[in-house]
Amino acid sequence: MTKPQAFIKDTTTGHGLRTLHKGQQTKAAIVEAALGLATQIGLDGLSIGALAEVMKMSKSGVFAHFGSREELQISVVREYHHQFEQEVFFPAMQLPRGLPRLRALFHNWMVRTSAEIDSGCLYISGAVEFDDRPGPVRDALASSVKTWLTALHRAVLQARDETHLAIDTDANQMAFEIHGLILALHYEARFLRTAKSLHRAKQGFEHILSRYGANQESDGP
Amino acid sequence: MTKPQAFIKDTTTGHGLRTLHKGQQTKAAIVEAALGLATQIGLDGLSIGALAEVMKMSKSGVFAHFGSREELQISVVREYHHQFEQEVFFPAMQLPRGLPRLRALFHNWMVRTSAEIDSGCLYISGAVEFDDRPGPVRDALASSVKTWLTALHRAVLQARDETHLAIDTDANQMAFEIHGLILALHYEARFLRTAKSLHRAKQGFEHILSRYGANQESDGP
DNA sequence: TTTAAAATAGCACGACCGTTCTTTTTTGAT
DNA sequence: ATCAAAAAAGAACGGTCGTGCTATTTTAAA
Repeated sequence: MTKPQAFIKDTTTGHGLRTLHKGQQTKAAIVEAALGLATQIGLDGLSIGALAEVMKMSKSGVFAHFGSREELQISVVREYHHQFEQEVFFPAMQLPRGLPRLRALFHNWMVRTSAEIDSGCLYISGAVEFDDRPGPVRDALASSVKTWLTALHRAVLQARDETHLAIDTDANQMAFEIHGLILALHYEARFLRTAKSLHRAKQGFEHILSRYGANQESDGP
Repeated sequence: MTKPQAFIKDTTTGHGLRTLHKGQQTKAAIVEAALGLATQIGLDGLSIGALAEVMKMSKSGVFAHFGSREELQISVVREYHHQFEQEVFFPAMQLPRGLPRLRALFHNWMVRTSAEIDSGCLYISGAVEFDDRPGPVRDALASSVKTWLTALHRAVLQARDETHLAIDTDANQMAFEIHGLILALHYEARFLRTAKSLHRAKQGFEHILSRYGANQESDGP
C-alpha cells in the first residue's frame, strides 16, 4: 500500500529545495482513503474519527494535515476532480474532434457512473448535500462540475463545427439533455437498482444524437 | 398556524371510539415542520433537537410522538408522498388519458421541482442520502418513488394506447428520459443556479415527445 | 369538579463530533 | 552519531446527537 519513499524522491539538485517528505505521502494516502469514505457516506458524512480509524492513525494525526475538516473536504473534491479527469476527460481527448470525441466523453462518463454503483459519484451526492450550504466546499464542488460541463459543451460545439451535428444545434440544450441521462442512470441504477439502466442511458444518447442530426445532415457531400 | 380542534373532531357517535386527540394534531404539526427542515438540510440531517427548537417544544416532547428518529423520518417521507400526490398526481388525473394527462404530469412535476429551488426535493436528496444505507427509511423512500415512476410509466402506456404516441414506443425508455430531464433541472437550477434550466427541461420534453411520434403519427386521418 | 390518561417537560446518559494543546516519536540532513 | 524539524500521538474541551427515565402539566371523559 505505502510506496517506498525513494521512488517518489524529488530529483531537483537538492541544494535548497525540498524533497518529497514522508508527510506528503501520508497526506496523499489520507486523501485517497477519505475519497473512498466520502463516496460511500457522502462528503458531509465524512468524519475525521472514522478516517483515522481506516488509516490506523490518531484523530489529531490526521487532522494536523489539513487544519480543518473543511480543508479535508476540499482536498477530497480536488482528488475526485483529478481522478475524473484521468478516467473520463483525457482518454476522450485522444480521439479526433467531433462526434468520436463526444461519444467517448459520454461513454467514459457513463461507464464511470455505472461503475460507481457501489461507490457513488461525488459530483452528484455533493450537489445534493451542498446545494443550499454556501462556503468553500460548495465552491470547490461547483467549480469542478462547471469545468467538466463546460468541456462537454465545448465538445458539442466542436461536433457541430465538424458538421457532425446539425448546424442549428443548441449546444447548451444538448448538454443539458445528456446530463439528464447520466443523472437518471445514477438515480435508477444506484438507488432503485433498476436492471437495464445502462442500456437506457445508451439508447437515450442515440436518441439525442439523432435528434440533433448526427449521421444525417453530417455525412452529406 | 394551529387549527382549532373542533374543526377536526371526529364525528363518530363517540360511545367508545376516540375523538381526534390534541396529541395527533401536534404530531401532524411536527411532521409538517420536520418536512420543512428535511427539505432544507436533508432527511439525514434532520435532528430532533433542531426540530424541537422550531416547534418550541422540548426534545423529549417531540421524541415521544415517534419513539425513534427513524420513525420520524418515515413519517416525513409519507407526508412528502402525500403532498406530491396532491400537487402533481391528482390534478393531472383530472385530464383525459393520453397526451394531455402525460403533459400535465410532467408539467406539474417540473413546476414543483423548480419551485423547490429553495426547498429541495426529498425524492432526489433522499435517494442520494440513502442509496447505500439499507433500512426502513430507504424502503419507504424507494417505495414512494417507485409508485410515482410507475404512475408515469402507466401514463405513457395510455398515451400509446390512445395513439397519441407511436405504436412501438418503449414506455420504460421514455419514462427514463423524462426522469432525466427532471433530475437535470433539479441539479442545474438548484446547485449550479443555471438560469434557463426550466426552459431546457420544457424543450427537452418536446424533443422526447416528437421522438416518440407525438403530433405526427397520432394526429393521423 | 373529579380523575385517570395522555401529552409534555426536565434531566441525565453514553457516544461521537471538530478542534486545541502538549508530549512523544520519527524523520532526514549534517 | 547529532540534532533540529517534522510528523504523529495523547488527552481534554465544549458541543450536539438519540434515547431512556421520571416528574409535571394538560387534556377530556365521568
